[in-house]
Amino acid sequence: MNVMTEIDRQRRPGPRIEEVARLAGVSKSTVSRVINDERYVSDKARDAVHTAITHLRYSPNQAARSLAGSKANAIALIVSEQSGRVLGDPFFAGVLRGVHAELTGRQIQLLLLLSHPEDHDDLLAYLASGHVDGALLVSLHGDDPLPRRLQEIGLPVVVGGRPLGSGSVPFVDSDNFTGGLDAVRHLVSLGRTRIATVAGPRDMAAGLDRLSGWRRGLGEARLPADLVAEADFTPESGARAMTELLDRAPDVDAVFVAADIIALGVLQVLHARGKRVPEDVAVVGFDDSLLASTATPPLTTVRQDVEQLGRTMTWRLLGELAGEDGLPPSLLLPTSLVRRASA
Amino acid sequence: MNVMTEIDRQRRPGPRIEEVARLAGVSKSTVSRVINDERYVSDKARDAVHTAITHLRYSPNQAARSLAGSKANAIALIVSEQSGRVLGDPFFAGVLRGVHAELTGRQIQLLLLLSHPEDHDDLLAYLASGHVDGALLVSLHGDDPLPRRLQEIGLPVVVGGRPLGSGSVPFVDSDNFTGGLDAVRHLVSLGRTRIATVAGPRDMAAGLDRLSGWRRGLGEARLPADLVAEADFTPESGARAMTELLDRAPDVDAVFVAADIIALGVLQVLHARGKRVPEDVAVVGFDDSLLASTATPPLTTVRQDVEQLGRTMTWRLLGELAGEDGLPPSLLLPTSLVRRASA
DNA sequence: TCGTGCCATGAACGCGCTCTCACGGCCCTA
DNA sequence: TAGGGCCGTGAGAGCGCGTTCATGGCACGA
Repeated sequence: MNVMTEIDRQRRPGPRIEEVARLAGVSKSTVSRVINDERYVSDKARDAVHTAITHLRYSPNQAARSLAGSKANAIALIVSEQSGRVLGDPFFAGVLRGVHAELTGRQIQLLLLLSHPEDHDDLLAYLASGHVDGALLVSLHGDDPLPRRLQEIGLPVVVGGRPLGSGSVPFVDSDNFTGGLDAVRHLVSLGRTRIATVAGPRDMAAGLDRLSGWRRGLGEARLPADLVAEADFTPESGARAMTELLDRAPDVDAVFVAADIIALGVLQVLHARGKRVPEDVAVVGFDDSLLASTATPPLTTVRQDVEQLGRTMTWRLLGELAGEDGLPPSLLLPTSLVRRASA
Repeated sequence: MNVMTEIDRQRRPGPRIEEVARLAGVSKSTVSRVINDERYVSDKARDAVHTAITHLRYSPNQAARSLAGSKANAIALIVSEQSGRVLGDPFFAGVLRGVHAELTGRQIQLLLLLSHPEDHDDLLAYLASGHVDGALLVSLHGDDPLPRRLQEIGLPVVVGGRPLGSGSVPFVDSDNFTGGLDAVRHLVSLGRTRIATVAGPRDMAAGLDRLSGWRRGLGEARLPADLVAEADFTPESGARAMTELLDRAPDVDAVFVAADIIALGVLQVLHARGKRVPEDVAVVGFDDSLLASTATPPLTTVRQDVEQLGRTMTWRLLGELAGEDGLPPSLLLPTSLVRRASA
């Protein structure tokens, strides 16, 4: 009957593990062992398999590996954000680069998931059914329950940027406190005495920690820590904040700004008000993004290595997946002051 | 014998299609039909399955679907670049956002693949074995053979940005020619007569097409098209190019710059040389990135909608995957002039 | 009344791999 | 020489689905 069975539904091209085995003169099992770099394979067999693989340009089918091995061979990078704005953020780009760098060479896919908070349930259902082996989370706001809920479904998680919530989720962050502290110390060393800050949003640890560093620095120098204005990560809000500071304290002679992009607005207002930078008002930013070096004047800023942040997050997650122990629950990465013209 | 078989190796949690079927009182087949939205399912069965799915928080295993259905339910976004620099690029970020936006709601994963040209063989082997159903390519340089080779292995491809090579790969691009033309027309309407350009690299169509637009604009106005300098996408190279232009033609009164980020360097040099913008030299950029609005002075620029570019690429690819016909081989997206202070 | 379609459904096979299990060869010790 | 362990290997089950194929119910016309 089944005369026409030959034309079965289209299958993906490329060799199968079976053919590699045949060419190498071993069994599928041995090929699988070689691929997964397991013990108990003779050098001879290993070489034969490798040769066959390169010869046939064989690449194992991930879907089948995942299904049989009951692991996904993939991790998720989850961006928890209302708008898709984060994607344009150099911070995110750096993290992404770092994650990717750490992943190359291993056979692990990166799934990029954007999650609007109202879709968290869908996201959890998706992640709960084993599509990824672990998750990286960035750009958390306030006390987002997502990391905790991911932990509850048993998925290893590493958060980028200290989360504000209670609980104890492993995270990797830049040392924002010390960064802020160093910025102020630098301004103090310049002889400045009326040192203000434009702080970041209060619902993110980065903002709070940099603010704390600023406070600490002023405390060290026995200077008043009264000049605080707040901004989100836009030049416009930075302009508003600086305007407010100038109105409150016309004698301000330095500002520590929680992000380069905010500092852009600060510089605009300073320029408009006839204040020279750094002669009248010294400005220190944070991030050392591209914006810092191209601003007028080029911005002295606290450099954080976001690519390293991405790498470290990934390293920490993969370590946990590999069952390593002795992993640090959380990590703080050093920052450094980059001196340019503005302070 | 197999007394202890109960403790089988750890499986991912969550219900299986089997349990959904049982709860809904139907067979696995029917559940599968409902999930894949096929015909020949009674309303009653369909409702029962949907109820069971939400009740159990069922989410089908992608690996199993891919394996059984012999399609990956995933597409790749391939970034072909030496360094990982592209990731920080707002252009890339915008495309990524667009791709993602177009993908949400469908059950299609996005795999992000960075490919260094020397790894193209690995990449091809990987893609050839059915890990994705199609590929999106961005940031091609020169006559990269990658898109052709992908087509040869039968993988549907859409390129972002017109590729330079011969052959006919479907692509989506901004209308760079018209963008450049409009920029020059604007400068001409301002009464400028010595209109230079800082062109982009010659190994990318975006650079060439914008340059052609500039040439055309000058031809229309019967002005000489002799002032061309070249730069890559950095402020530094822009500064070098502008310096060269000023040396060659001190009377230059306008510059069309092929990218905002290049224009940053141009502005710096102009400022350093004591040229007022726009009074002495009018400047028009390209992209309308964040840099444009925060530059001093804010940059008049040609806006291209990169998010739309990403969306369109994805739409085109998914259309091909769905077997639709009448799809346009390639598409050009309109640009628009954004007037700010610099011209 | 009996066919003839079409619709709705379920049983069972197989996607390509990993993993368990069994087995045979080897070296060491008794 | 016999026994025991370790190394290297292959056979085969099964991961969770999609997909065919067979079957049975129903409305319709003859």
